[in-house]
Amino acid sequence: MGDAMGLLLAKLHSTTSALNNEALAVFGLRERSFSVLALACSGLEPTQRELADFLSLDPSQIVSLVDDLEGRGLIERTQGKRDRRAKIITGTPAGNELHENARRTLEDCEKNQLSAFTEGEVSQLRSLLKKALCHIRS
Amino acid sequence: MGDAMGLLLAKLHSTTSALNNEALAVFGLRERSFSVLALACSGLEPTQRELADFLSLDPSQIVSLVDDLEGRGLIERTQGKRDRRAKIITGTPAGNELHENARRTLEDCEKNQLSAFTEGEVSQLRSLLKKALCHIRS
DNA sequence: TATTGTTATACTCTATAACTATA
DNA sequence: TATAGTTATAGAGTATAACAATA
Repeated sequence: MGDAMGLLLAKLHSTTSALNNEALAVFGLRERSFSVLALACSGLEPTQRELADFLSLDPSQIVSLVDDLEGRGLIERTQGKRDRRAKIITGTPAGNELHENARRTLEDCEKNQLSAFTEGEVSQLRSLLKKALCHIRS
Repeated sequence: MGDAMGLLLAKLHSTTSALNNEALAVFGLRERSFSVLALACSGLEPTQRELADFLSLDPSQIVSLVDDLEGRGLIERTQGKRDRRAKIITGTPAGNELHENARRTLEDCEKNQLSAFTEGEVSQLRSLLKKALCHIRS
């Protein structure tokens, strides 16, 4: 079973991703838009370029995600101070409130998904995934 | 970082999946079509429904995958003996040969991706992913 | 020249509903 | 009535290329 790892990853990702999206649906969010909202509300004041880098998405994909959240009054684009090309993304009060609720719901959802694991196993899994990511990108 | 696990999974899946697809491109295959070809050449004589179940895909998605491979003379649809609705998918000689080459290439590709890990870590990761999958589906 | 955000396009993936032929 | 395969469609994800404003 040489292909087991890739297939396992694909299945697990699609299953957990569907559950996460389902949990976030009541907020009108999906994994992607939640991640953008989370970073906008993090206090890091990221530019769109930084969002793209952090989420491993193309800058062009960020545009529609930001458009949607901005249109709903959850985040704001403000012009960068040092670089007027850059647009800094920050959460509005409404955005921060929605994010906080969504974050709690998502946390419960993931806790539920991992309920068969001990704390040790969860951190083991997390560190293995991180290690894999770090190495593969290089 | 409550959402770290979902984000990690998404990134790792998209990264490894891209590498696998790249490696399979010389054979005109992708992860999906490779999996179908692999099962067709496994001797299990699966029906399309069984392919869908095993790969966690909708039966309608199997159709175009099978269409493509069949059109290239790599697999065959044959009518089920006991159930004439069912179509059994088997690899042709050309399909078996391509599969064997693709399998070796993919194996190297995945071995390369996991080269930072000890054998123990690999089997640990694999068993954690399996355990997660088993539990979440229920 | 290079970079940020944007627009546009195309292809893959995912999800659903409805149809046909068999059971 | 239920199931296997099929068709069709739409939405989400992914990958590129090109452009305007700014650096």
